[in-house]
Amino acid sequence: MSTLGYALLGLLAREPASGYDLSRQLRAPIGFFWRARHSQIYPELARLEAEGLVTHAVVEQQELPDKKVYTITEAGQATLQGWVTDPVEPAVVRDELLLKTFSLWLAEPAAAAALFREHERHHAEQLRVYEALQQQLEAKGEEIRQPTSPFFAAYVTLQRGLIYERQYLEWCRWVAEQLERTD
Amino acid sequence: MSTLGYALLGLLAREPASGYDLSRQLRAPIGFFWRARHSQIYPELARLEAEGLVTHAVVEQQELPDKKVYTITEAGQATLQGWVTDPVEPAVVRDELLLKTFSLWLAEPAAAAALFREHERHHAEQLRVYEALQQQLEAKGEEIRQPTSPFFAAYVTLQRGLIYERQYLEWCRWVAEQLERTD
DNA sequence: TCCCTCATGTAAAAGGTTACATGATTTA
DNA sequence: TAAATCATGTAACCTTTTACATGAGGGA
Repeated sequence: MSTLGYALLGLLAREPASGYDLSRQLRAPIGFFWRARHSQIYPELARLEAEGLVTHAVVEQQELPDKKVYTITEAGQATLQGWVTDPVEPAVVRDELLLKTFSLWLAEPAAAAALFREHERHHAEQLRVYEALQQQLEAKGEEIRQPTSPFFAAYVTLQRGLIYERQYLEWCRWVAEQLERTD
Repeated sequence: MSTLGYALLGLLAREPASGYDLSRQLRAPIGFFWRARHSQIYPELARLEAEGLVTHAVVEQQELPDKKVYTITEAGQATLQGWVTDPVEPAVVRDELLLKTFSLWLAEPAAAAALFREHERHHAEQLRVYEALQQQLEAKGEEIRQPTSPFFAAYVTLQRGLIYERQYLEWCRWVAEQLERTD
């Protein structure tokens, strides 16, 4: 099973969805930690179904195209559960901005500062999105503290996103300030 | 030009190196933000040479195999310089632990806590490596504050690594604590 | 004796992105 | 009229990983 397969099972364990729904979720906000295009999702759903981990039902809609709504099976739930606590290697970071940063000494400081200000803005935007999500989740009350609640899992994951964006933003600002100091 | 090509140019702009040297550097500590295996590096070096961005000289060694030492050309330096301040999309995070975290509600809390304690240990280790590197860099003195010094670029990049590891470590500890609280 | 380091490559497979393909409805 | 959303697929291409291939020298 591919990691993408588990990503899809993880979404379907929360609620049934079409390939289209899943592709939107794998853009944002779940896209924060795993992304996939529809061209990858549709064949993967077919594979999951062939293995008996999901099933689908065609739902006819008026004035909109028909859709295939996928549901996780018991076998799918069991497979997902087994995977969750299985050891994983820490994620490999693959960050082109950091690669550029490493060669920053070759650049014109003013042009480089602009690059970091741009990224600072991006992370500020992303942070606002996550903060809005946090407010929504906190309205759920005590559920976000219950380890067996899907809201707990979402809340804990979101905290990582918040920390990541805040720290990345601050780092960008700090680098830009260093480059703008023309003393 | 591929991103890997720029990664190699970025290393060769600092000092000439063989494919083998580059492959070690792209494991650690540069591997923090970009990784590559030797099977990817050797063909890429050939491509860079075909484009005139690097050249190589065969260095014979006693009691060790011969090696090809690559040097960046003026054209290579110019290409790299142009790329550094060129806009980039923020990195896409692809973190399997976060994917598991999102499905944490299906897991047994004790088993899940063990997973996070494991990652906490890993990030603590990584942090120690970066802190040692920081000490080495800080010994360079004022150079790490000069935007045109390669040590400045290394220092700034390292700061991001330090922040990343510290925050990831703290988040893992926080998640583990939540899961261990059996009230 | 077996594994690790040094050293350079190629080939096959898997994972991921971009482009091709179609078509209705709604919004600007 | 043009673009966006909904909806599902395939094909070509690029990137990355894993495996194959070879061989000397040093250390456990």
